[in-house]
Amino acid sequence: MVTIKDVALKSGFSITTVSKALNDYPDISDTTKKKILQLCDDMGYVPNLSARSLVTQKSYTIGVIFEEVAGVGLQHPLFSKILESFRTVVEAAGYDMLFLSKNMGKQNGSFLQHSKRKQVEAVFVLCSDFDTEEMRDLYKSQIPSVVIDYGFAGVKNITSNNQAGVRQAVTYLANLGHKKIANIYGADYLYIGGIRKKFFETSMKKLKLDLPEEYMVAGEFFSKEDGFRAMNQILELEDQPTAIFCASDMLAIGAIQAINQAGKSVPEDYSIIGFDGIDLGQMISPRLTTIKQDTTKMGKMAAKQILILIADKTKPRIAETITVDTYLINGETTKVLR
Amino acid sequence: MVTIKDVALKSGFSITTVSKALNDYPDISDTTKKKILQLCDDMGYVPNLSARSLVTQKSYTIGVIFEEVAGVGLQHPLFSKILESFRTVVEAAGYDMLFLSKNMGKQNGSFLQHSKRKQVEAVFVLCSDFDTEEMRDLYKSQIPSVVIDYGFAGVKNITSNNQAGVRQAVTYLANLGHKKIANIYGADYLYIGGIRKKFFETSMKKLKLDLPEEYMVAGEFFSKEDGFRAMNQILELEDQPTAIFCASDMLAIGAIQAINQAGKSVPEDYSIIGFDGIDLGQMISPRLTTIKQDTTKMGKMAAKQILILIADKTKPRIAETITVDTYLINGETTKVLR
DNA sequence: ATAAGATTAGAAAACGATTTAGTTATATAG
DNA sequence: CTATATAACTAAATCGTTTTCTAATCTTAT
Repeated sequence: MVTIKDVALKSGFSITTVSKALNDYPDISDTTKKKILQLCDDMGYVPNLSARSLVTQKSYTIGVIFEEVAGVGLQHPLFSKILESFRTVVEAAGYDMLFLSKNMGKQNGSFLQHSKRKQVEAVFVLCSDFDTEEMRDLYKSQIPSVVIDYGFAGVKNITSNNQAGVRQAVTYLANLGHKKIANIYGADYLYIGGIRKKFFETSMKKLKLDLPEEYMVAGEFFSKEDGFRAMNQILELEDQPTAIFCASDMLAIGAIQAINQAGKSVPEDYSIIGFDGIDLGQMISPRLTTIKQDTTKMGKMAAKQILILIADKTKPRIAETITVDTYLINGETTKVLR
Repeated sequence: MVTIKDVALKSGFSITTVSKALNDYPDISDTTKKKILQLCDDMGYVPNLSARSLVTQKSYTIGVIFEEVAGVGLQHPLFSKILESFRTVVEAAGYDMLFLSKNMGKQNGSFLQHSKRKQVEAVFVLCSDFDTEEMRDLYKSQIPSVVIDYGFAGVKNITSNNQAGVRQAVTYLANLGHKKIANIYGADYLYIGGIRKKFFETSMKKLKLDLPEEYMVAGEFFSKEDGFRAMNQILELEDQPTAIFCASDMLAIGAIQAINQAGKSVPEDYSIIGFDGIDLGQMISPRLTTIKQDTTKMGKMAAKQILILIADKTKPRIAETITVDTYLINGETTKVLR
């Protein structure tokens, strides 16, 4: 490995001067600066970030926690989109993303320990179990963090405007003439599941639509299988709904499969509307009508916030929820009720 | 930040002793070891990896290059699965994954420079343009690397057994009675596109099936849109094939859409078989018949190889292609030709 | 001609760990 | 009772940078 010392020796200048040339200090003449930079290039010198980070306390690294209860990991259709968008912004600012794991070999430490050890400057959290003690330790720590979809105490978080989104969905169905609208909701003990469920109920109330208890069916993990199960439950009801709002696209896709399997069809027998706007929804037939989350914007906003937090280490951290607007994708799984 | 010095001071032992206690050196008595470890815990001491890495030359970090020409990035259905599987293995070994970007702020350096700067111990490459000069510089460098789907000079790479996979697909169609089989192939100037195309042709020859030139249609970027275009081209042929082998599932899905739009249907009018085995293929209806790549195994193998290369820094690097078997998913897009 | 101010360069002290080569003190062997 | 081995610990060098002072040289104004 070629170090700054090698460059210094060969150039005839001191280590200090070489370092200053590289970091664009004003007290180095242009000629020597040029000479040194050229030499660095020739010798293939690359500064050692570990050494630099040791003294500057800057690692140019942002930790990413990306874990799923269900073990979906990187394949999570929404999270991976948000992360991709996040990535482009932080990379442009010179940062890299480090995936933080829980198990650092034998020294099985927490995320916080791990973050400290690796000297990450901030942490971006994309996962479903963000309310564990370990996570809260991280939020409270010196290391700034930004979380997706977590509206609880003391964290800066980015989330879709779920209230407007859900209302949009319900209103859309109502405008098509639907009055009997059921809801397949996701785990209501999780933030996102809970609020979507709540907002569905309030939206129905606002529109003065009747909502029998049995129209609220749990879809647990937002998965296709859960949607399938939930829809089968609905299919057994005496008083059938004419439309179903699903708290995720996967739930909607599962529901549609259950409906097809029961010999009925979408949108003739049931209008279905999802939430998320994943690509898959537009590839199946009929194309899913859904409320799309603006993943690109969410990622960008998260990145912007993180970069601000990094820049202003002194500033007191304030909890804040930044919401991003959703929009409706007009698919083929809904139709006018006649 | 609490450092080893703080711990040493408080414990009454020297820095050396604390370090040795932490690193399980044999010349520290059990009692002091216990005392120190306890104190570290109490004080919330976390070793600084930058400092450690500076002297040990180990960063416990593996670089990941994950870039798409098409800008698909993290959402790539196959690559993200492979990476997820890769991740579980390297994390168990105490390694983290660092996403390497090209643009490190102003100092716009190459992947190699970036890897050196960040002290990564190895690089895992998952991308389509792996044959650039920049990449070749990386392969030649001191930093060990493992690549997915790149069978050219001097690199250790993991790839599906494309030969057997393609043969499996063609044989399957032939066994169903199909003789007129077309191929929608992906960019043949890319490794993976090239070999799948070649293997299709040899498989046809082996089965003594006639292969008119116009049955070979380019699908460029393996995308749905390309499949759609290619199939429309096929639909205009005088002499229609009865089955089509698509070099990717996305191509197959696009082809099916073109067929449907033309008022024909799958598998009644055409049998379609894909390649990849992405989840999407099993969610559409009819379920796609396809050759599945064993992404889990590919990720695991890649991780294993990388860990070996890291451990044996001295050993001369040898180029090697490790193939992973594919298997057929029996879907609903193929049927017996009568 | 000289004092003051600008430029330019370098010595040396950090940063937070690991590791080598001792240094004690104690136990064991001859 | 000496000689030697063993156990437990530590001082200091080192890793590759940045940064703070200090020093030397060169301008410029008086």
